Formats: sequence, structure tokens, C-alpha cells
Amino acid sequence: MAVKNTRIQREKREIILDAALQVFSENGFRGATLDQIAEVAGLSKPNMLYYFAGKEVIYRTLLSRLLETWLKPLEGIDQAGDPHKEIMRYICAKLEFSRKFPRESRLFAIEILNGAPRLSGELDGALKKLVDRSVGIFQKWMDEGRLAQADPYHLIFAIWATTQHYADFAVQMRAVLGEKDPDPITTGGKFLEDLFFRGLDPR
Amino acid sequence: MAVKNTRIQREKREIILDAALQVFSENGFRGATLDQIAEVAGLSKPNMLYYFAGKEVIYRTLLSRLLETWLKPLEGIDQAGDPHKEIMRYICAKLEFSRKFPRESRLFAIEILNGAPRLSGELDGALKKLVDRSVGIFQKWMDEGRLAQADPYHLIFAIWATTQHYADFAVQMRAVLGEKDPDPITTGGKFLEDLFFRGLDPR
Amino acid sequence: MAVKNTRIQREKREIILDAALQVFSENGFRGATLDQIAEVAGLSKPNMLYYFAGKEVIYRTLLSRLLETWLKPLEGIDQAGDPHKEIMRYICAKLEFSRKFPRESRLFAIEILNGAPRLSGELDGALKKLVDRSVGIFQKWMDEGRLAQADPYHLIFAIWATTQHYADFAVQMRAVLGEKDPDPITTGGKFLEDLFFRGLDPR
Amino acid sequence: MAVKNTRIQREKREIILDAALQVFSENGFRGATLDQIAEVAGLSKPNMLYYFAGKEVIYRTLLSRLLETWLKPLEGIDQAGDPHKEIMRYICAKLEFSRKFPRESRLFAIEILNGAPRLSGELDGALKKLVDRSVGIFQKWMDEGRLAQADPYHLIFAIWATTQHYADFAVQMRAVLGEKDPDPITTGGKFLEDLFFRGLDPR
DNA sequence: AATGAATGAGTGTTCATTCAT
DNA sequence: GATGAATGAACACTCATTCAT
Repeated sequence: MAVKNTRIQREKREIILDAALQVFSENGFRGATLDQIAEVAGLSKPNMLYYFAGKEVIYRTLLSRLLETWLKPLEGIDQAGDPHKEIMRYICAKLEFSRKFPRESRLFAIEILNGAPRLSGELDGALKKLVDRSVGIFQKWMDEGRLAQADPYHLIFAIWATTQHYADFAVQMRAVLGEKDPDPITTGGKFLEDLFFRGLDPR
Repeated sequence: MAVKNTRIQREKREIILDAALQVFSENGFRGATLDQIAEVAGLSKPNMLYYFAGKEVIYRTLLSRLLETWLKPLEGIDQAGDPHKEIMRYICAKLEFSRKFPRESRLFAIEILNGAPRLSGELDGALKKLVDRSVGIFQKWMDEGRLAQADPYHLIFAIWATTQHYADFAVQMRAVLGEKDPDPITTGGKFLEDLFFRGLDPR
Repeated sequence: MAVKNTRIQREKREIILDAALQVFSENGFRGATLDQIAEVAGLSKPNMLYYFAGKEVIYRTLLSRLLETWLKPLEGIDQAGDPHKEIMRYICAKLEFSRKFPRESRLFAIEILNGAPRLSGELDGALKKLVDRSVGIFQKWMDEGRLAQADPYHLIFAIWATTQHYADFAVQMRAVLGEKDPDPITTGGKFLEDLFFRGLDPR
Repeated sequence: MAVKNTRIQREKREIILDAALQVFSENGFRGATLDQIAEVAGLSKPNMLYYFAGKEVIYRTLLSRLLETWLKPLEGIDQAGDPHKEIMRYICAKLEFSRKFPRESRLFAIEILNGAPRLSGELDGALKKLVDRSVGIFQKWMDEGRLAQADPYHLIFAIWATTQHYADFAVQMRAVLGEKDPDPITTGGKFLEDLFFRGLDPR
């Protein structure tokens, strides 16, 4: 079936993708079933398959759409800006992403953990290009003495790791923190500024 | 039938658990099949089920065993030692874990990402207790001015996030780094010392 | 709703039946899908079902229409004519049918092979009557010494078998003949005259 | 699962193939369902799939096995023998095949009718080779004046067509003959000798 | 007259688990 | 201890048909 563009088509497709996000992010690709997705979406299974050709298609649509959103903030780093502010802006953007879109973050994490079988092409392509651009900016800043010398690639990895952790490992955080911290992401934001720009050694 | 403890019993159980680790860490609980595990283990499926009552049992055995290993290094932090050295020792221990046991790390990550349905009890118990102990040490160091003030819980989260990232997101790292860095974990170790103890602001 | 008979109605019905012939003759009744037929016909599936009540109806319409065409030449055998010429005329008519309407021939063959579940009534009726008429003519000719004595029923079967073979087993023929015979049906016509009226024994 | 060769394996595989022959020959590949086959075989569907990897495998196993049987008699034509007797021996062998294995004949016919999608390789290979051999013998006989001149390929086609007709179009024969001929194949054998070796022209 | 949307009943296949030996 | 055989419950996907407009 050719993809139509009527209002109802767009709406239903959104509903399905949202349901799919829910289910896939909880169980990964193989762990999710179309029955679950259809139930969450409030559709019959065949009706759902009227809008998407199959499980794989739903998943890939979800992933590629997600990758765009996921990469957006990285483009926003401005070489002309202040390094400290620019990096904190990126960290905060990532934390907000973890707050608002934890399911998307988990879906992405699961895909990578499983070896990114349905994403590898895009990782080598779009992602690599964007990372290289940011790395260039970081390197420039370091060369100009506006940023401490440190491996720029691993800096990006560290930002990703720490910020996504608030979405991906939320269950563990909650288990550890209990009731102590009702808003770990906000606390985390402050902590990360301390960590990234002051370090742990006392002054 | 009670689980026996003959040598052959123990050996076979080890072989099965190792195979299960392989398979579960690649596909998660639902994505793995007993057939795969049995094949990797070199046993027939019914024979495997002679040693473990079912899929769930294999998985849980694996997880709880893993949790022990996973928590060990945390116990090693010595309040009497030098904070910088102690924390770096822990970071390096975790990085080594990522290097030597990436499958274990991924298995653990997948379980948490899926909401830790088969681990929640242990997270609230053993893990929380051990974290609280370390947090106490960090807090003490901070109070004594030997460590910069920063949220000790989030410090632990940051250590976990950054170090485990080298195992869990290895595919993504390789896609981004290409051939540039043949040994990201070693580079990462140096980077993390820079990051954690010097920060990004230039001096 | 009664079937109307406007020009457009008739035209659309023809288009559908032609598409159905195409698809049914390639895959049999169960192997064909309404989607395929609708696509070949260039109609939407519900629109197609506006003209025919269902899959079964399309198939039966096709079959009964086919049976008429299929039986026509048999009526043409003229008792007053020359036996040799009359029979060869029938054989040639059947061969032409195989040349021009191989899909119809195959559809018919598949239906019979499957036990003629949707045709049995018509076989006992119209077909039997017509065959009996021809058999009567053959018998007469034999009684008059104008045709060699041979079972007249099996004579008809042999004509059917040999002539339809050129449509129904065309794939096999092509596999066997390769490029040797670009026009097997013409060669077949000559061969069949040799076979039927001279036999294989040398004179 | 590797194909085992225990007694029970062989027996069950035979039972399944027999059931499959029954069902496939009635409905063709797409028309047949594994449920039907399993029921005829008296097995559960998954159990059946323990012995054969899938529908396609069952079908292909059946076909290739059938092709062997089907080609056997063709090898038996003896160049040193009497042409009339040798050909009649082949015709009778084929008629016996139609009598004893009508389901096999129909399965084969349906496959060819559908364009031989799962047999084309074998048609070009084994079949063609064997036909060419027989054609050589026929041609020799004709050159020696021991057989009337006639296209040898089409002679084979005519033999196949007329003899297989007794299996493939049995339903139609019964409809036409009614109760008149309780044993059409025997009658057919006599008729075919008349037809092939005497022709229809009166002497 | 036409079509987008919807669905119940299949249909081939997988899989954890059990049975029998 | 070990394995071949068996199965119920799923699961992804198909399809003829119906509904609503």
C-alpha cells in the first residue's frame, strides 16, 4: 500500500508509532509483539498493518525518526560562542531530552547494546559526520586555550554517557536514591557542571 | 530434584551459564532462545534443562552472579586512602571490567533498561546498601576538604555511566572513531582522569 | 443489488474477468488473491467487489463462460462431412485454442485436477451431453466403415489430451525442446495428423 | 535440525510425505495448508515441522522424489528391442503409473501448470537429458524404417499427454463415462495401441 | 460508482517446556 | 545423565470480506 497522506493516515501513524515506542523501548525489538503495540494503540493488529508493512518497518521508522531528534542538539554547538556555555547548553539539552523522551533514549540504547543491527548504516554516516564537526570545534577551542586539553571524542562520549544515564538507568537511580531526590535530572545538571568544569580536586 | 554439587555438575553449569551470557547479552531475555544457548553450550536442549529448570532460572542465576562481581570493586574504596587515588582506582577497575567483561556489562544494562523486572529486589537491597556506604565515604572526604563538594550520589552515577559506556556503547564508539583509536578504553582512562580531576576550564 | 447492464458495467466486468483469468490461471483458486486481481484490473479491491460479489463468484463466472467456449468446437463436428477432415478440423480448432487461449486452458485443467469442485455440475450436464453427441457421430462413422474401429470416448479423450497438452504443459515442452522448435503447436498439428491417421507402424 | 536416520524418523517422514502428497495433489502448493497435512498425517503441526523445516521443504522433497519415479520408465526403452513392443511397454508403464499413482501424477501436472516454479531447474537438466536419449532411439528406428516417420519429440509429448490424462483428468472422464466403463485405464490401453499403431483411417 | 479503513479467521513458523526412554 | 520426540501457546503476517462515506 502506498503511503497516503490523508489526515487520518497521519494521525493513525502517529498513534501507532507512539504505541510502538512505548512497547519497543520496554522490550527491544524481539521482545515486543505486534499484539502489544496494537493494544496500546487501540487498533486491531491487521488494521495496524494496514498503516505499516510490518514490525520491522515500524521499528525502523521509529529509529530513523529518533536519530534525527537525537542528533539535533549536536548541531547547535556554536564555535563562535563561549566554550563553557556552549558545552553546558549541550549538556542541558541532552538532559532535557532524557527528561522528556526517556523512552526514545532507551530505545536507542537498546538498539546500540544489541549491536545496532538496524542502525549501523546511519551510525557510520550521519552520526559520524556530526560528531566530527563537533570534535573540530572542541579541538579549535583547545588549540586557542579556551578549553582544557582533553580528548574531544571521549569528551563527547562522556557527555552522552552521563546525560543519557538519567533516562536509561532511571530505574537504578530510583532504587539507589529512594525518596531522597525527587528530581534527579535537575540535581544531575548542577552536578555535571561541577564535574565537567571544576573537577573533583579541591581548590 | 535437589541441585547436586558433583564436579561434573558444576562444570556443566558453568558452561551453560557462559553460553547463556553470550546469547542473552546479544539479544536480551526475550530475544534469546534456549536452542541458541544449548548450541553454544554444546548440549542438547533437554540436557541443559536438566541442569537448570528453565529459561528464567538460567537468566536469574546469571544476573545475580553478575551483580556480585559488579559490586565488588565498590567495596574496595578505602576511606583511609587518598580520595583522588581511590576514585581513580575505582574508575580503572570499572574500565577493566568493561574491557574484560563487556557481555556482562551489556546484560546488566539491558536488564536495567527493560525496567529491571528480574532484578528490582536486588537493586533496592544489596546495591543500595553498598552505594550508601561509598556515598558516606565521599561525603566524609568532602566534609574534610579532601574532595570538592559535589553530589556524591551523582558522582557515582557519573562514574558508572562513563565507564560502562565503553562496554555498552562500544559499537557506537567504533562507528564514530573508526580506525583512529585502536584502544579506546585506555584513552578513555586517561581522559576520565583529566575530566574528573581537572575539569574542562583551562587554568 | 441486481446486476445492471449499462455499457460501463459490462466493460468493467470484462476487465475484471480478464485480470482474474490471468491470476487464477497462474495460481489456481486458492493461490490467487483479490489484491492481485484488482491490481491487474487497475481497480480498487472494494470497487471490484462492487461488480462481483466475491472471489468465488468471479471464479465461477470465469469458469462457466470458459466452458461454453471450450465446448463450441465440439458442436461443429458434422456427421455429413468427411471423418478424417472433420476430426482434423476439430484437432486444429483445439490446437488453435491452445495457442490463443492458453490461460483458459490452464484454468480449466487446474480446476479438473483439483477435482472440479466448482464445475462438477456442469461436467455431468452440458459436457456429457455434447460428448455423447460426438461419440454418436464417431460410432456411426465406424459402423459405416468410414473410420477405424476404436473406442469413441477414448478417442475424444486422446484428442483433448494431446491438444491441450500444448497449452497446459508448455513450460515442460519449452524445457525439453529448448530452441529447437520455435513453434511447437504447428509442428504438433502435423504430428497429430500423422499419429491419428497413419499410426506409427511403417507401411 | 540435522536429518536423523533412526527408524522412527524414517517412518514419520514417510507418513508426512504421504499426507503431503494427498493434500498438495488436491490443492497445489498454495492451496494446501500445513494444518491439513498434519491432520492427515495424524501429527501436531509443530511435530511435523520437527521432521521437515517448512512447507516448502516438504513440497520440494516430494517433487524431487516424484521426478525420479516419473522418469524411471523412460530409461527402460531398449534400442535393441522391437519398436512397437518397446513403445507399448512404455505406454503401459505410464498407464500403470496413472493407475497406481494418480496423486503423484496430479501433483506433477499442477506444478507444471503453475509454471514449474519449484521444478524448472530439474526440467532443464535431468528430464531433458533423458528425453534426448529416447528421441535418439526413436530417430534411429525411423531411420532404419522400423518406425513411421514422425517428430520424435512430439511423439513423447503425445504419449505423456494421453497416458497422464487418465490420472489428471480422471474426474472429467468419470463425468463423461458415467457407469459405462468401470475400468477406463484398461480400455485406454487397448485404445492407445489402436491409435498409435494403426491410426484412425480404415483399412 | 468508488475508495479508504477495518477485521475475523486463518497460515506458516517459533519456542519454552514436557515426555519417554 | 542424556536425548529424540512431542506440543500448547505465541507470533508475524495474509486475505476475503465488510463498513462508512
